[in-house]
Amino acid sequence: MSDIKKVSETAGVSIATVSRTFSSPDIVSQKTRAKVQKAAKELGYHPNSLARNFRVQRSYSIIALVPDMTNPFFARVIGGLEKAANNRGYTLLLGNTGHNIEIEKKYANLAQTSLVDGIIQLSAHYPLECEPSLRKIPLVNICECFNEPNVPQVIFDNVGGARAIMKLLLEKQHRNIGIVTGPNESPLNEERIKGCEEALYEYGIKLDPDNMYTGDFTFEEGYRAADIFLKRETKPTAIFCFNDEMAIGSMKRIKEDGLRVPHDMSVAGFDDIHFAAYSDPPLTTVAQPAEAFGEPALNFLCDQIDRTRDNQNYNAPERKILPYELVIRDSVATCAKN
Amino acid sequence: MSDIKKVSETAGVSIATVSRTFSSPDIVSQKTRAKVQKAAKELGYHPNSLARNFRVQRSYSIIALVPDMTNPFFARVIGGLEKAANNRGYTLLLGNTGHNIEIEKKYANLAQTSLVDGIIQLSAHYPLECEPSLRKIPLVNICECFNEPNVPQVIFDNVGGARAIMKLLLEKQHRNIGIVTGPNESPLNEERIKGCEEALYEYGIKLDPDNMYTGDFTFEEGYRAADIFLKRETKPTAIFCFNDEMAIGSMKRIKEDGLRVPHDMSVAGFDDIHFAAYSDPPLTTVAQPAEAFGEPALNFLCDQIDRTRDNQNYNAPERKILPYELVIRDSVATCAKN
DNA sequence: GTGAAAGCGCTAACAG
DNA sequence: CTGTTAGCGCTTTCAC
Repeated sequence: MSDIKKVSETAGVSIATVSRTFSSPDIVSQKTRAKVQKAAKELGYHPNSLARNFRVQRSYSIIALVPDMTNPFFARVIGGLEKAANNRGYTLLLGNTGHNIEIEKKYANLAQTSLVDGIIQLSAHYPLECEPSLRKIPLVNICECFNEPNVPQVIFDNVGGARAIMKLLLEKQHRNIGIVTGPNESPLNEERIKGCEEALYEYGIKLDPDNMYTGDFTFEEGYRAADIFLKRETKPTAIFCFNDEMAIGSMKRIKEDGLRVPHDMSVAGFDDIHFAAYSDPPLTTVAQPAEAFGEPALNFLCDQIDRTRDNQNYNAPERKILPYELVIRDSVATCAKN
Repeated sequence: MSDIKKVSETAGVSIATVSRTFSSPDIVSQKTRAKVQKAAKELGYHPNSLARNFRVQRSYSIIALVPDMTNPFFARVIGGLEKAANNRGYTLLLGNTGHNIEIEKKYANLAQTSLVDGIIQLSAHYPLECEPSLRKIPLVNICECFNEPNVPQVIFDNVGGARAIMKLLLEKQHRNIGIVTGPNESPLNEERIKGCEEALYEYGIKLDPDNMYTGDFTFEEGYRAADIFLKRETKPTAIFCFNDEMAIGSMKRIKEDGLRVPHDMSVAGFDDIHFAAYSDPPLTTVAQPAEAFGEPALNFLCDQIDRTRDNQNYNAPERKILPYELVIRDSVATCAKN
């Protein structure tokens, strides 16, 4: 690997000029630029990013802390983040935390060693060791959010999405609806429950805790939830699961009893994973614009990075809410009981 | 951010000692180490990785070039890579190429600017600009492999896996088996076809090109393949798809004709994605140990990185073949025609 | 538009 | 076991 010095010598210019032709070509004269480029090509020179990043004290990398990359929804979010990052000249690092706080901390600390310029957290969990109020490290929270003043969020309209699909079920005459939620702790979960409540309220119904099952977003838990609902004396006529995997798990269990979806029991999901169109029957669900998290997340993050470098104060927290979209397929029908 | 100098001053030692207590604590006396750690803590000091990486001329990062992160199989592979990388002190960067050669090239070139120490390529495609024979950049090829002497591979036993599942179908009396392959170019595809041939050969049958459909590993193409097979005068009694998504797409189409899987038509897949257990019926398939690619891939890569740094020659290419596992579920039955 | 020179924070000889 | 010192490759003032 030849270095900047060798290039400057064979091009007959100073190293400063070589540096400029690579980092800000426009301030170098046409003629000089050509000379340098020729020399660089001959020598197979590529600027050393390690040196550059060190010199300017920034890595041009950011890290996404993702609880489970294997989850197809997160996979799509990551795709969107990566694209947005690249558009801004950043490289995206991936921190697969597996819901493990120690691992998450380890990744988050890359920021303290300057290895990354900022962090995008995809869980409802403040990832840094330092006090939130003393935070210097650019951080934005997306998807599942904790509530910390001062860290920007981009979230999905969980309330709206849940309300919409719940209303769909209600319009189809369902009155006894089983709800399979995610783990209790998460705000996301509370928001979706709130959406359910709002829809039921419009129909003069109160949310019945007996009709709720706390799942964990896996196929298995969807299966188990349906199992429990099916054993009731008065079974629900519809099940709304807070994600598609659980909905698919539920359908599997329902069909095992010889019941048909949606004729005997309707099922609705949440997320619109690719697979939702290929389940049997195809799943009615609400689509989250997974890829759309990237752009606003990077806007927020880059803002912070720039402000931190300029030693400016960080202002009011920001928040962007992404719209939902109802995806009607074949897993929901009018209630047979009526 | 305080730097090493400030820590050395408040601890009353030289900067070299501070550096040592962080990079090789064992060669610093207990007492000194304690002093330094105390000072570091007080000052909130964290070693600057940018400086360190620059100094030692390595990034401790590697990049995985993945064609489509949204693909659940690749997601699992990435998980395995990340873990293996972390175990060796490397950070894994992700390059989502979307099958786009320009993007792939862009990512691969991060190695030339020293931003990554090595590359793991997940496609059957040599990613670098320089001649394969002149390559200096550590590179290993996994999953789908091109054949380039000199770059180590870790691949899955595609021949064995395809042969095994094909034999299962044959044992179940199927003689007219539709095969839905992946795109023609890939060696992976050729290997699976070879496996099919070998199994058929044992039964004295020759592979019939008319019974093959060239898909692209999407749900949609599986659906389309089944559509074509179903319109034949003599329909196949079983369909073997080269991945699970296509198998699930096929089942959807088959069921649309009122046929039952597996009673009227058997379907087999490949990969064992998580979803395969939750399709209807649950899919019989061959499992690839997706996470298991990580360890051997990193062994090969780290070897190369170390050798490159020691200016040693690179020796014979290496290759590791991962074993398959047959996963019997409910989508394959004995042929009804016999 | 270009060059000279300082220095980013750290590591690794080398000497003691 | 610890300190001194050179220097990694680049960017960025400051002159000219």
